[in-house]
Amino acid sequence: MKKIILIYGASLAVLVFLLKYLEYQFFAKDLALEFYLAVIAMLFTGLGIWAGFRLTRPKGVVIKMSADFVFNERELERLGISKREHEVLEWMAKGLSNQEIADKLFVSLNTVKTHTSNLFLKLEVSRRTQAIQKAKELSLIP
Amino acid sequence: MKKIILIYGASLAVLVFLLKYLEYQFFAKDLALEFYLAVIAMLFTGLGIWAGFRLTRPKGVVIKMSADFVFNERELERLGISKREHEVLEWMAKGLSNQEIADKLFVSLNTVKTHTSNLFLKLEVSRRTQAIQKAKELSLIP
DNA sequence: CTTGAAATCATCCTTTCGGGTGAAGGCTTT
DNA sequence: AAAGCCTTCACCCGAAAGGATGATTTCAAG
Repeated sequence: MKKIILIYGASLAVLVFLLKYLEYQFFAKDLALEFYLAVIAMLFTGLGIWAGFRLTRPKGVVIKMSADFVFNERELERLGISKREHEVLEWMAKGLSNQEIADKLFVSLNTVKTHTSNLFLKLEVSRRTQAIQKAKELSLIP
Repeated sequence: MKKIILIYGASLAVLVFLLKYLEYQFFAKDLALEFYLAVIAMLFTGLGIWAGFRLTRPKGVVIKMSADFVFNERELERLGISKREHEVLEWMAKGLSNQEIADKLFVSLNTVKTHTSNLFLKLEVSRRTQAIQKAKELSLIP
């Protein structure tokens, strides 16, 4: 923010200087008024465009609550992912550990590990973070 | 786009008309040159701001391929996440292991581990999958 | 009834993660 | 100069994850 103010201040200073110089030229060398005006107009138009550019840049806080998720059943079938595996995948994507998923689904840790292993094979990945990524790309999960 | 051009053209026409009127007043009523200049400057600054606004906010007609992700710098600052940590976060979200990230950034595995640990503290999570999730919610990463 | 897929659980072993702690060098601010 | 943050790296330890393999049960389809 400080930077912007500095740049703006500097620009203004330069502009004022230019204007004064042009004003001098105007009276000294009898330049056409139109030329003088054109230069001023262009300069301030440029300044305005720049200012508008800065002003319209939101710089943050855009929260999107898109709920437009269409479940891709074809991909599921194509990859041969079973219902249970898909369930595990969903919990995995929510950041749960294998143990926590096991507790959620009332099965043993080993079972979840088996499911995750199979998932990794079917999704052709080797880590859960990659699995989540790929699953989202394929619209297997929201 | 045609609309914008039309409006811009119309505005220019009006401005020119105004200028000519002012020019007449200038010579006829002996207004101060400074006043004349100030009016011109303000007008064109306003025009520029409007143009900049239009240019940066196409509002529709532009085909945007990339996802509408607006980087949330405020959250980053609020959470006190450094540039390097954010960088690690990005690679983490792409499914890379700590070792792979270390290779990408040309630092040691230990360094990456330090960054991830700090990230987990700052994001108030305990697993990388959760960190990725939270970072996405906060628009820290696409 | 047999076959096969799905779901369940297990064991063994290796790699990766996560947590804790410490520390050195660089850069900025006070 | 001193304080503070960032970045870098190190070591240790336990927990979690991943890979390989095998086994049992259930259930639907051939």
